[in-house]
Amino acid sequence: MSDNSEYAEILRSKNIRPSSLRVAVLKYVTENEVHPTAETVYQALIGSYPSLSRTTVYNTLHLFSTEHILNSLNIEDEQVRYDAKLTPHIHFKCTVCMKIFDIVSDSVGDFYNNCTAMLPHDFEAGQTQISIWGKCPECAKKAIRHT
Amino acid sequence: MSDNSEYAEILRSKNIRPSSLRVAVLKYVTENEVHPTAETVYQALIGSYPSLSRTTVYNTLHLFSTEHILNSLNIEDEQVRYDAKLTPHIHFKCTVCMKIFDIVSDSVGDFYNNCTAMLPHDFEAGQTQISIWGKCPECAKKAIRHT
DNA sequence: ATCATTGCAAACACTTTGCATACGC
DNA sequence: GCGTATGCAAAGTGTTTGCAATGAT
Repeated sequence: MSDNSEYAEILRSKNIRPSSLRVAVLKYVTENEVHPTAETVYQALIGSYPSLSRTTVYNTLHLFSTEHILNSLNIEDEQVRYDAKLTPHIHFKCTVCMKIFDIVSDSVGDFYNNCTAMLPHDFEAGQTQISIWGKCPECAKKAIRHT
Repeated sequence: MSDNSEYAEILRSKNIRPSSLRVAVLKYVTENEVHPTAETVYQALIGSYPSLSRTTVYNTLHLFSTEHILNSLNIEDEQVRYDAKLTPHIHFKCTVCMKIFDIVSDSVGDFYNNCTAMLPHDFEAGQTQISIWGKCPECAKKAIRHT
């Protein structure tokens, strides 16, 4: 997934013209698994695209998420985060350092299925999000040191 | 849970003075399982408290959630919703009518445990939220009628 | 009288909108 | 040249903050 033409192809398949900027946005979100916010994307690309505006970043991310190229994450109160990983996984947000971690394991796929299976019949499940808040290993260690 | 004194007691146990307004806010969120937003609470109470301000509603809900009397929900992009049910359950948001449903089943508790068990060791789990988006039975039915 | 609670207005942060400009085919 | 992509400035929305007014004990 390091060749830009693959990103262009993804966009073309959704009838989105693969402008250089759009490819750059998709590439950044895909290759930097930091679940970036619009602002993070803006800061990352302003160097290469000096005329870049936040508006365009917002609009582009919005476009990608309505076209299911990216997922938007509701793990924060404030800002929306974007995630390029479309396969089932869990998000862990450290309440100390605020970093977001992907939790992936063999059983996560099954787990998601069990999850939607708990819905009463007649509910039509679409997307599922599992979020856990807590302390990441590093911040948990620090907490022990202090006390 | 229909007696206001029970709500007052909950507040007292957290060293929060149970003013009439605070009891009213807690009562409303608890007894109306609509997962209300701050605005919904404001609209519901402005009749009985004509001088009520949104500020106070925001501050009160914020106070309750930091004291773990209420949970705040990140199921929307825009507004924060509040939930008085503190036992494990899943939230289902209908993407058509936008209503939020509580999904409760005997297995949900176990499910939450399994969920945190998927975390690598050294991660300290706090709160977990499971959210499913899709169509509620009523809206799913309507969709079929149209097609 | 003192301290906590409430209210008002303004500030704030993030995001969206309207419209003008610039770019690609 | 035409149509889409981008950018700018302004508006919009939900929420928070500073401080004054009110209320309870």
